[in-house]
Amino acid sequence: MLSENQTDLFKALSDRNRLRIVSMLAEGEMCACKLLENLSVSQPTLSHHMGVLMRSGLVTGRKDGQWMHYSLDKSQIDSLISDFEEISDLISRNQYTNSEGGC
Amino acid sequence: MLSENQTDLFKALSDRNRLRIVSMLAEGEMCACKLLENLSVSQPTLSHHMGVLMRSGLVTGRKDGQWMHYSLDKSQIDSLISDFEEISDLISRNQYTNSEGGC
DNA sequence: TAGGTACATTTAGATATATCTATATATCAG
DNA sequence: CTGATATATAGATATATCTAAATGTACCTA
Repeated sequence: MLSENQTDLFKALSDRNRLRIVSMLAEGEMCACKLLENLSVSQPTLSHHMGVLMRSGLVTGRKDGQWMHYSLDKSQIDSLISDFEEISDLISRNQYTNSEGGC
Repeated sequence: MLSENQTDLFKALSDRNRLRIVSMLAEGEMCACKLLENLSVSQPTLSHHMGVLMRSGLVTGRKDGQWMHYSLDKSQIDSLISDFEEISDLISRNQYTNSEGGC
């Protein structure tokens, strides 16, 4: 089930540029310079966004010399899927327990 | 795949109180007054949050006399699950296509 | 060591968001 | 119609967020 300490994860996903970054990283590990090429933001802005994504746990970074390589953490994605599946199942089970006629 | 116009959906989920609301609504339809009982916010604040959740498409509202009944839209949840599953599959497929040794 | 490249951090400004109080609207009960 | 209740809207304020310019840091090459 979703818990309140997952807000950072959703905050990380609630930005246009970060969603594009996640989509790019889904294709495989990518260095900051490549990401920067495909976004219309400055380098410090990208660095800020990568910080948000890493602190959320969704993305991990690997330093290789002067380059930073980023990739998605699959376990985080899978954990999200489980949480939403649980909610979906709950909805199915409770969809007729509405509160007709008063409160 | 995740697209940029889903930021509103994740924004809706990136608040502590709204996550609690979603968890409550997973148990079934619930009126604003019940939600209010289980949150430590004022009534106008709840109304604001429900507006955010409804505009995101995650929650639908049904007016019944003077009461508003809210429920989760299962199709939105299931759509989210599909999107994340697609990403998870992409990660599995691309997990060894890292960019070792330079950029 | 010196200069260049890749990335992070700091700082500041603009915009967005969460929250409250006060008020408005709608519905119900009598 | 009147008063009470449930919810929404408006306005104000404090906090958070996005962004870029300037600067700092680490690493590479010569």
